[in-house]
Amino acid sequence: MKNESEAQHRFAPFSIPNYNRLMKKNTLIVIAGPTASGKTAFAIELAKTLDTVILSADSRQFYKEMSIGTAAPTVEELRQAKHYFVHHISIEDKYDVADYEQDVIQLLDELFKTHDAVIMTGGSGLFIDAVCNGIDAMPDVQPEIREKVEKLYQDKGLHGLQEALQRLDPDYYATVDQQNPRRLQRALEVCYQTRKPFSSFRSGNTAKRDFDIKKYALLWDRQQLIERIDKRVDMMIEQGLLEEAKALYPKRHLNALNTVGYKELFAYFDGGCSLKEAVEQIKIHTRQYAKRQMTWLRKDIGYRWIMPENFDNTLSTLQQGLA
RNA sequence: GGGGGAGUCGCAUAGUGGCAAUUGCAACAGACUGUAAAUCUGUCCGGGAAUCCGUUCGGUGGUUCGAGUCCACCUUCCCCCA
Repeated sequence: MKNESEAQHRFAPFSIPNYNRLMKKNTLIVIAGPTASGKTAFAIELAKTLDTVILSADSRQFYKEMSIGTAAPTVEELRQAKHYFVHHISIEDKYDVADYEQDVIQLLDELFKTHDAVIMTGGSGLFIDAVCNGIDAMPDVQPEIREKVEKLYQDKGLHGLQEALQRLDPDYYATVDQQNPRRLQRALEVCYQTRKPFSSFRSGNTAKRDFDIKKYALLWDRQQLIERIDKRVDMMIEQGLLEEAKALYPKRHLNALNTVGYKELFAYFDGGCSLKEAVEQIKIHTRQYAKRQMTWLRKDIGYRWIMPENFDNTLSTLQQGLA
């Protein structure tokens, strides 16, 4: 036993100055990274040796109707480790970050009773953030209110939204991205729903969680990542993405289907472009998505960045319960 | 061989005498507390934080105070007739 710990001390790559035994109790290990970085496989390997489970933080793998196009874990992968939040809802369901945060925290409470560590992996920055730092509680917005705000946007455009928000919540208006209709709309929805300014619900506080969080980001050199993305898109087509998209086509107006890999094929079905062009668009849009993910990761200094050549030893370090 | 059309900042596109030059895409950087694989912003000929400076619109000459825009020749490409 003594020897083993000495060996770990000597060989664990990050352990020299800050050696600590990590998996003492209640640690959430976050494995992030841009799309196609290899998160799924990494997380599964880790889950197997740690004998724990995986919580997906991928806002599109939630939907049971979307498998191929979201690169959701395969049946085989799902067999290798217990996954949560993969295909657990339908594209017809209403589900947002707040729902997710609540579900995850509740589940973690249970899981930590029997597991020292739980893995979370996925590429949705906001969702990971909500779990790690919390998100302010806000009342639900009724569908009629959302429609009302949407109508305001349709009728009066961005200006209409800007004017309304400036009137109802000048504080927030001063800090929002005033060019972004989505931001304006959301704030207005809450204002109309609650008759209070949106900003009155924003505490800016970071939630205190009763578990440790260790964050890792799997990163690739740009060119390599592009090649991986291109290859994976081709593979999705081979695996039948066309059929999957075709089946979903009638529901294409659902928000869940405003998603890379589907919307481009819908355009093709509509005769807007050739299949070849659609596939090329999917590749391009996926790269752009990966880029946005990188922006998210870069601004969070809590991440430990792992390059491909270090995937293996990081994995084994984690597998040994060190960090 | 004859006739017609066209070469603009990575690609595509606007511009017909005052333009460093339109728009779209791509690219790069960024924002983002409930639509987030969504949505939005900035940059995008070179130099500069910037007023600005320097070099541009296939090539070479020319006309003009001034040319991407007009003229001549050259060159490349496309279409039609042979």
